[in-house]
Amino acid sequence: MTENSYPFKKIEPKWQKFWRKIGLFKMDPRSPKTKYYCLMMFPYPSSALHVGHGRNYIIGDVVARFMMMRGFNVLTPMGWDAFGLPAENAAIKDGIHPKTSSLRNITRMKKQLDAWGTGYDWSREVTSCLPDYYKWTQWIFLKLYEKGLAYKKKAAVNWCPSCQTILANEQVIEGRCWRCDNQVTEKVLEQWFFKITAYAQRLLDDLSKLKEWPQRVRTMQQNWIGRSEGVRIDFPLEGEDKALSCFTTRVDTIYGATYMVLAAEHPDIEKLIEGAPNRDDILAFVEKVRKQNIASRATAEIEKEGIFTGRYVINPVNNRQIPLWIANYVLMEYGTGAVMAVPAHDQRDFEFAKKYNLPIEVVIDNPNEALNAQTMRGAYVDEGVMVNSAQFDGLDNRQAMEKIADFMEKKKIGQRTVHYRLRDWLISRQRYWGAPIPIIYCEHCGQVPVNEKDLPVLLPEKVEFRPHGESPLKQARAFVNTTCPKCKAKARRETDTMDTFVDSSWYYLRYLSPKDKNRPFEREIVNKWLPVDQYIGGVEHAILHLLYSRFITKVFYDLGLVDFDEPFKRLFTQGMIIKSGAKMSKSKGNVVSPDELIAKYGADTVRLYTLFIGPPEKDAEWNDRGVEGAWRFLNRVWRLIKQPNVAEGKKNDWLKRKTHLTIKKVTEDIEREFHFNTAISAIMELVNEIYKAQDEGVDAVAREEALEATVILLSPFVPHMAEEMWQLLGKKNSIFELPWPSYDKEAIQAEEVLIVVQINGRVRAKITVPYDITEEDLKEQVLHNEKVTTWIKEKPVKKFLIVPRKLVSIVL
RNA sequence: GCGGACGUGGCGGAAUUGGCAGACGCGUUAGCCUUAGGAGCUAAUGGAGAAAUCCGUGGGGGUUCAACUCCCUCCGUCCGCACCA
Repeated sequence: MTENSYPFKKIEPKWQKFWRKIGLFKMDPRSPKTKYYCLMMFPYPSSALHVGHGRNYIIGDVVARFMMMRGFNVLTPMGWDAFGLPAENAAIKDGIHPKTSSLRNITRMKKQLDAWGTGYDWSREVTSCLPDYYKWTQWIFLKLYEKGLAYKKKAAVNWCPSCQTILANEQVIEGRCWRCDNQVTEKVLEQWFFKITAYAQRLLDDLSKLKEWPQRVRTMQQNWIGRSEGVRIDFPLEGEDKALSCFTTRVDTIYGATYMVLAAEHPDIEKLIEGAPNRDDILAFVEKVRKQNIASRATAEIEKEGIFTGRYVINPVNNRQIPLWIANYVLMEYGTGAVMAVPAHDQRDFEFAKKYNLPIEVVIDNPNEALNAQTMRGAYVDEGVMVNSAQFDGLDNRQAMEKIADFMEKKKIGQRTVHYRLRDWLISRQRYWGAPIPIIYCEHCGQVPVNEKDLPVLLPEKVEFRPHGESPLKQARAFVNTTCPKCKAKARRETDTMDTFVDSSWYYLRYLSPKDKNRPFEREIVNKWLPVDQYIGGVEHAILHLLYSRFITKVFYDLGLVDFDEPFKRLFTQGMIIKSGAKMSKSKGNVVSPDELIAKYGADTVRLYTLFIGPPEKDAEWNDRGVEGAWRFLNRVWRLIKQPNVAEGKKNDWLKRKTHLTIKKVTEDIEREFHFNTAISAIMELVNEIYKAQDEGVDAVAREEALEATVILLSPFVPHMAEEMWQLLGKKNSIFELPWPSYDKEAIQAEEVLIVVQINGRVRAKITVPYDITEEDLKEQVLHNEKVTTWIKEKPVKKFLIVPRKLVSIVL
């Protein structure tokens, strides 16, 4: 760094202060401009931000500044997803109260955000762990409770022994805890749920409205909801006036059902095996399978095992008696926990049938090669022709599926149904650092919701929060002991807290009236500002947070609280920043902190490099050398401003053209796909051209225009430097109050164009011709071109093709 | 197993509708400037070749005057879901 290099240390704080002073990011509710809500996923206040986080905020800041210049009334708020385990774990380890550490981290992170030059309307800051926020999280719980969408039930749940808490299905990844990566086990407990399954179909259908979401995220949500259409069939029990119902998506294979299987958790098992001679063996087997808990079932492909119950059921379409088994490969959570097994046409059933010598019967034949049940080595799961299926024989199995379903519905032995993979959202957490669930248990009245006027249910501050499998709040007597809101008798409070995803499912609404004491948000204001125009965050929230937010929004819509039923119109998921081949994390020790980088090169350099590193939706490897490149470029631009144009020279139409081409390219790159990397490279090209033009001598007007364009086009990326240079160019006011430039179409059209000449598909010559040359003249020129004639020689021209202003293709 | 994305120099990555492959940057090499350079400037930089030219976008095949781009097929990488009936 020499004395001539770009003095960011003086410049950056100056402009940060200036933006605060003029309230650049403070949204004016009375502005007549069109609204633009630019939202970034609010961060968890961990100890410090790294450059990976920065990518999110920098992208958002570029969008906000760009949209401002495009004439929108931009809202970019910021807040803190401040409840959650890490703060509590730190408290257990270091003895610092989660509130203290969270608020301290918030202060630190706010400084980091400022240092990056990212601007927010801080007057709208929300912090989810503060009572004026979680009061309304609790209020939302009450609304869902009123609507019957929040309920309590005993359930086998995912239990993380290390975090000592329950996890939602969404938080179990391959049988492991999403947070600490330990094996999850099963535990039966009374838990609170939100009935998200009631919205499964709408959450699925409305994905089609989200055209501006990444396809990947929509597919992930679709798979997660997991709708499947099929038929529910009742199989009467032999010797009893009862039936077992099962669900199948392959009703066309019903004639090939040679046995039925139950999940070990099936509630009817005890009754079914009453009096069976090997009852104890069966129970022992059931017990064994149950112990193969969620975790091991998910991680390891375990050997299929089963046991015969001694009972039989009747296949209702052909009255055939088939044996009833219990097996470890049937899941209670999906369908009815009972499956009609068709070994010939289902791989799992096939393997099981082979192992236990159960009959295999082909009912769909391969049209190309006849199947043989004795010799087949796997199930045939493709399309085919119906055989051994009574009146349905000969049909195409697709058609048969419909015909059989019709037949069963008519005969009342089965019914078309839809099943979802989505489970209800388990929101209870046996931890301290979360919003208390506003429920009171009274000896007389039972489960009673807290009155709205008594909210918030304050989280007590003095609590022993070392975990012991129960909510730490259970120890806080003053908290637990209360009176019943209905009968005033002695009562006790619910001691579980809510999943932090409840907090984050509605924060984007609170930004519109963060200080409102009377309601969570104001109807008219949120209707005006929502849906969010641009949401930016990590793809890791593709399912959890985004699905929950969509659900809560739909609930609000049904409650008449809002007029929109999707919260986020456009979603952008930025890629991770990788260092040494891995995601940055403190434990891996590969964290790149922005603090030293900003101190060494300034925020603009770090911003520029972060944006230039690659397409923002893709993961990118951080390279310290690349930062130097960004620094060099900024200095190159800086020198351009500081040094006068020495050799004032001739008119330069090329520079003017390049200027306008760059305006076009940068504008489209930002607007279209957020391709900041190519936008920046286009500006680099323009800067290179300015230098070249200066060397060759350029007129002051073209140079000035190019320079101004460079500064404006750079402004969303390197705002501090842009402001400073704008001032040096003798302009008043903030550059961000300026309208984004539009390009001059005429200037882009060149006087002369380069025409590529291909002969038999190879480039053989390049010639320059007037922009508006006629086709005849062009042909004339091409055929008389020296290079072209040497290639053509005496051969006849078979084809002569012209792509206007681009190329000529000749076939010999 | 199912679903999706992708495969381009030493590296990150460019390439509107098929139309000059490798923009821009990093790195490397040579030179200039400088007391010095981890600053700046100039030039070179996919491979082979003295050159004309030829070969090059994971492999093979196809469509086309023309293919990184479209079609078929194989291989590989990444991601999501996964005993879902």
